[in-house]
Amino acid sequence: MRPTTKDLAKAAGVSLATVDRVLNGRAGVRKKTVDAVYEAIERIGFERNQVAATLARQRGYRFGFALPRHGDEFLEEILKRIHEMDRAGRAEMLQADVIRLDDQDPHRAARTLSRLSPEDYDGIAIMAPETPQIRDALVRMQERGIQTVPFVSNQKRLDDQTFVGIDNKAAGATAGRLMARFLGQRGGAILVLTESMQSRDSLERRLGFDSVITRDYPALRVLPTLESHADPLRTAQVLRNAFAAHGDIAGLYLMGPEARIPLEVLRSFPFPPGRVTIAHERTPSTEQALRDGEIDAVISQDPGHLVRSAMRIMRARCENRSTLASQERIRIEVLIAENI
Amino acid sequence: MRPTTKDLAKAAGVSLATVDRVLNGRAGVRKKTVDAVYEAIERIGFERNQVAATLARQRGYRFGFALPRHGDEFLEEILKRIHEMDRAGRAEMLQADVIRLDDQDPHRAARTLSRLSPEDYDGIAIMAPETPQIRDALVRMQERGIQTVPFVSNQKRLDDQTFVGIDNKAAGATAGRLMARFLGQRGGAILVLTESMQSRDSLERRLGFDSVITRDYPALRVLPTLESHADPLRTAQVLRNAFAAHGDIAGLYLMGPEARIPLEVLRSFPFPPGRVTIAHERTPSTEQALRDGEIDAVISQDPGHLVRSAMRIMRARCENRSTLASQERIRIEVLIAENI
DNA sequence: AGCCATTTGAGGTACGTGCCTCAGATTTTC
DNA sequence: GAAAATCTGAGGCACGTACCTCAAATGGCT
Repeated sequence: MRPTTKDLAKAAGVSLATVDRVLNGRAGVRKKTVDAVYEAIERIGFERNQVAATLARQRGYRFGFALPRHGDEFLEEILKRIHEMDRAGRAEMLQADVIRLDDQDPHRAARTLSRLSPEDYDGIAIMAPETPQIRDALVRMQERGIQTVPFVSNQKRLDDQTFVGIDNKAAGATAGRLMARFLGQRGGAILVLTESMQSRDSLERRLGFDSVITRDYPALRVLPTLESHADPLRTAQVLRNAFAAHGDIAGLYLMGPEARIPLEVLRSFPFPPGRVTIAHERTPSTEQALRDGEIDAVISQDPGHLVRSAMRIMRARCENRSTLASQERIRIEVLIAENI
Repeated sequence: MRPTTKDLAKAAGVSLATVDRVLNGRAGVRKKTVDAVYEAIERIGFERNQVAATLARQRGYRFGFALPRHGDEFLEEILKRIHEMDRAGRAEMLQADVIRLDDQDPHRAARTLSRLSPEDYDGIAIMAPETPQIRDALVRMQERGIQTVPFVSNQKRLDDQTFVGIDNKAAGATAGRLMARFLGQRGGAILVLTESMQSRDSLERRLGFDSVITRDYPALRVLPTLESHADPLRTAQVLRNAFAAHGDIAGLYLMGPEARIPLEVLRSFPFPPGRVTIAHERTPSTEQALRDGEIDAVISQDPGHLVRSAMRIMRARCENRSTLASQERIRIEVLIAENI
C-alpha cells in the first residue's frame, strides 16, 4: 500500500495536523519539525495522492488562456482545442477558458491581465508580444500567486519560465533547409513574407532561415522581409512589387502563422512551375494548399499539444510538482501532402 | 455547482443506490427506471466526477504495455517513456508496467497474454504482429473485461479498435515523396531495407513508398525489399550484393524501426555524394546520423505521445467515456537535422 | 519560577463516488 | 390470490486529503 499522510505522521512522530501544515506550507511549524517531516517523506517514500487532494480542495483548477482578440485560422484552431480541453477536463475538475487581449494597445492588454484575480484563476497561459507592459503584468500576476506560462509567443526576459511553443529559430532553419533541398540545383531569389517584423517570433524565424541559406546555399539569395499587416490589399501590393522587381524568384517563404490571406492573394498571380512555397501552421487553408500542390511544405506546431502541455505545466506548478521536460517539448512538425 | 449523484437521484426521483446501479451498469434495475435516470442525466447535465470516483475505487488504474522481448533503440525509447509515465502517474493513481512477449513464438506470446487477469490489469496496450493466436488472445482478454489497444503495430482484423500509432502507408508515402524531392532531377535505383517483410507494418510502408514513386517519378526505380533480420552480418551481406548488382543506387530507404545496425554497417561502404538516405524513428543512432549528414530525413512517431495516448484511451474506456479522436491521432513526424 | 508566545495535537467535517447490507415495495408467476 | 422473484430505498463506511477549531504542550524570556 502507498503510504498516506497518516503513515507519514506516524513515521515523522508528529500529528496529522502538523503534516498538513508542512505539506501545504502553512506557518507555525519549527524548522526542526519541518525537517523531520521531510526526512520522513524521503524515508518512507511518501507521495501525496493528488486525486484525494483535488477532491478535498473543493474547487479544481481553473486555467485561462490569454489570447489576442484578433486572429485568423491558426488562432481559431487553438480556440477549438481549448474548448475541447475544457469539456474533457470537467470530469477531472479542470477548467480552461479564454481571455481576450487587445492586440494593438499593450497598456490595455496589461490592464486586462492585472484585473485577473487568484480567486478566479490558478494559472494563465499567455500569448502576447514581448512588451514591457506585458512583462510587468506577468511579474505582478506571479506575485499575486497566479502561475503564468508564455504560450506560443515567447517571453524571453522572464527567466526560468518554461515556454510552451517551438524554438522559432530552429523552425526557420527547418524551413530554410527544406526550401533549399526542394529547389535542388536551382538558384534564384527567395521571397519572405510575414505579417509584421515587430514580433520576436518573426525575427527568430528569419534568423534561422537565413543562417541555413547563407551558409550552405550560395546560389540562393533571400530578399528583405515583406510585411503584409494581415491586409489583403497590402499583401497584393507588396507581392506585386516584389515579383516586378525580381525576375528570378524561385522560392516563397510565408513566415507568419496565418497563411490564408497570402495564399488567396497568390492565386491571382501566375504560378511558375518549380517554384517552392513553404508556410507555417496547419490550418484549413494550408491543408488544402498542400493537397492542391500550391505549397510544398508546412512547418507547424500541434495546437492540441500546445494546449495540453500548457495545462499540464500550470497544474504541476500549482501542486508544486516538477514536469517531465522531455515530454513537454513541443515538436517542430513538417507537413507535406502525404502526412497531413 | 456541478450536479452530483445526489442531485441526480433527486432529479430522477430515485434513490442514490439506484443511481449507483445505473451509472455502474449493475444488474437489477428495470429498464423503465434506467431510462428515467438517463433522462435526468441529460436534463440536469450530470457528469460523473472522475476524481471522486477514482478515489472511491480504492485502486486506481493499472495498465500494461505488452512489448516484444527483443528490440533495440526504438523499443528502448518506448520503455523509457513508459517508466516515466509510471512514475508521473503514481500521484494520480495510474500505474504503467511492461509485459514482455516472446517475439518468435506466437503461441507462447498468446499464452502470456491469456494469463493476464482483470485483477491485475485494467487495460493492455499490445505491440505484436498480427497473428491468429494473438488475435484470439485479444478477443478473450476483452471478454474477461480487460481493455486492449493495439500499440504501434496495428491489428486490423479487430474491428472498431482504435489504434495507437501511425498510418504506415502514409508514412511510407511520406518517405517516398521526400526521397524523390531530395533527389531532384537525379534518377536511379532506390534500395529498401527492413528487418522482415513478415510484418504488416513493413508491407504497408513499402506500399505507400512505391505508390508515390511509381506514380510521380518514372526516373526512379525501387528495388525489391532486402531483409536484414536484425543481424549485422546478414545486413552487410545483402547490402554488399545489392551495391554490386546495381551501379546507380541513388537512394536508400531504411524502412524498419531499428536503424542502428544498418547505419553502422553502411559506414563500411563508400558514401557516394548525393545519395539520399531516409530512416524511421528517432533514436540516438538516427539523431546522430542526421547531425552527421549520414541520413537526410527521419520519419518518426513520438514515443511519449504513443504512451500517453494509449493510457488516455484505456482509461477513457475503463470509465466508459469517449476520447477526442482529434487529440489522439499520432502524427507522422518528419525530422531533419534542423528540427531534431 | 513564572509568563507569554509559539508550536503541536486531537478531533472534527467535508469533498463525491463506490460498494455493501438489509428491509420493504413492487411486479411477476403459478 | 398467494408465493416467489425482482426491484428499490435508506443508510452507512470508505477512500486520502484539505481545512478548521480549540486545548495543551513546549520553549524562550525575564
